[in-house]
Amino acid sequence: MPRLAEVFRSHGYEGATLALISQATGLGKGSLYHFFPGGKAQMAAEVLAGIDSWFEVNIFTPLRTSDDPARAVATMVGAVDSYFQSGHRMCLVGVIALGASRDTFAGQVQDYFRRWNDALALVLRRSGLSASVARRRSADALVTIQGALVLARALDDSRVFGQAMADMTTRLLAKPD
Amino acid sequence: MPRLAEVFRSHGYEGATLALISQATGLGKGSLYHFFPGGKAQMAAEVLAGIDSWFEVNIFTPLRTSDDPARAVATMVGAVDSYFQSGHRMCLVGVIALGASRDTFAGQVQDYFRRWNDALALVLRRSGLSASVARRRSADALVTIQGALVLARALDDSRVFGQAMADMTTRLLAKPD
DNA sequence: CAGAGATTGTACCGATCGGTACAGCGAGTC
DNA sequence: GACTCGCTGTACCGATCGGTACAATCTCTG
Repeated sequence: MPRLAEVFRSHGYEGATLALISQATGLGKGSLYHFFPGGKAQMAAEVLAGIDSWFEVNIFTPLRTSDDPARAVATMVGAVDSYFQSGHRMCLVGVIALGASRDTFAGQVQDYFRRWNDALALVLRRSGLSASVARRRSADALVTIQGALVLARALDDSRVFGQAMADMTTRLLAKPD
Repeated sequence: MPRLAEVFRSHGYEGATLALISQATGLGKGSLYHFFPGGKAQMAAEVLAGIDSWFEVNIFTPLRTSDDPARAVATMVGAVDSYFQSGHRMCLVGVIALGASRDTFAGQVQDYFRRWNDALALVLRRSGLSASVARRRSADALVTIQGALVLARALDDSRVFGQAMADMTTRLLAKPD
């Protein structure tokens, strides 16, 4: 499964051919279609679901249940930085959102970002921010993460990612303006 | 050419099949390969070059030659908003940066963002910012634009893009911290 | 050890991929 | 009207696409 995810991550949905998948996982087509009768679409859907549940456990839930906003944000940033390997690893959800396969997985993609956004806004509200400011800042954080991944990869410079994460943290924790 | 660009934009490099290109442009394969003997790669390269020169004329040069930073930033934001149709249109350069075809066009992609970054940092320095702050803010702006495009598309909500552009403008023009 | 069910490799399917070859077409030139 | 030459449609190429069929093989239970 992790191998499968990595293929989609680095080749996109249309670029991830069954030959590549077969090679990366070490499984023949027979096995692949035994476990995923729905073919490529099902593989991608399950990978997305796996990512979703990783984020649910490691990011969303900690945000929702935290009683210390500053600490919660710091934890999130740490988890994000390690998950995306400081900008070297792509966000599959973002990659799919940009591709032609977006429509097929629109629901899952939307759900993922929406839940992240809600969880982050919740913890920001708890820090004393108004609902509108909290939502604005949480959306800004997601924008920054996705943009930092794009730009770091485009410029082939992971310092861009690190700097963006630092700036984002400052902005998230700034006192209400 | 604009039709060609739109095919790559909405399907990505690998997703843009010759059949789609032929249909979108109304040209048969014969004509396509007459104008682009290098095939798909040449088409994409020329589309990228076209985008690059559009940004050079409409964004980069105005930034470099402006003597009023606030006005220059406002003009850039306006041009960006109209070019990306308030978040409904994708950034082909970003799309390619994320795809498997990244390596093929790495030079062009890198050049595009680097020149944008340099031009924006220049105008920020002119507004009185130190070199390091100017570069940090300009990179932040590019991150925000790319991220806003990703998130707006993922959430299918162009308000995300508008809000991000507004926040970004404020940040770019804020007094030195 | 026998039998059942899960798992696998391999051959194969029609469709489509990017790309080539080439015969024709029309608009100019002499 | 013959000739060229830039352009176009079409037929075709081998390779690969996602997917199927199925026999062979494992593995586990009794």
